Amino acid sequence: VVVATALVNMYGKCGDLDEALHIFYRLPGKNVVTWNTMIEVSASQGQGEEAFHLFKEMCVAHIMPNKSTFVSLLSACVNEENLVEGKNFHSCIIRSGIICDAVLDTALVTMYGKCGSPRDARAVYDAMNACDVVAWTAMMAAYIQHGQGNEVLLLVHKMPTGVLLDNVTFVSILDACAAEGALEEGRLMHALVLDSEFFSDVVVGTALVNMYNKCGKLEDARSAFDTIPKWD
RNA sequence: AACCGGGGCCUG
Repeated sequence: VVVATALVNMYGKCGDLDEALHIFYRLPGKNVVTWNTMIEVSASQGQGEEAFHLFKEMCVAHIMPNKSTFVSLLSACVNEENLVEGKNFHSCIIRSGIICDAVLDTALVTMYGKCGSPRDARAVYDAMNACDVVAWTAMMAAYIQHGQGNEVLLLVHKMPTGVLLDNVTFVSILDACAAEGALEEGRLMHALVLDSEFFSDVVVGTALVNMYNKCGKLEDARSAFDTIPKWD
């Protein structure tokens, strides 16, 4: 079963879903990891409906889904922009008694954000026990997608304590600052960038240049541009 | 021992 599951994963990730399904359906004794793998590769290949269908079959087979199962299903909801299924899986999670961790909660935040319900995303986010940089970034991304730049800037001042910002977070916030013309928060981020290991990151640097340009600070944009070494 | 979460530009 372990080897067959690895095969399903390999064929699925390589884009041959038919071969993955062929092995999957002929395999006796499938366990929860086997089902998760098939669901995940279906979702990652853009076959969300297949993933939803597999989940129903999984339930019929009395295999109990776990956190990984739902993370994959939620990403399928994101691809399909299917809020109805997303809410359905959310209630499945609650009913199943699974204790959410940061990974699952972040998948929920992302799903609600991408499926058009930043309000629900925020409710999940606020209820999180262990909020980390990734969840925080996902929450801001939800607001950014819906043009709620003000909410992003409010969140910037409520960053989780004791965490280091990463390059993904810097770019997200700087883009929001650019869209909002929020020079104050932009300069704050610039200071944090200079203190971080990303001070010479080309992607972060691009976001800084863009932010200063959108804020009308062309000289600052130019000096940020000139600060980045090995510009290509 | 096999499966799982966030961003800009480009490929679009």
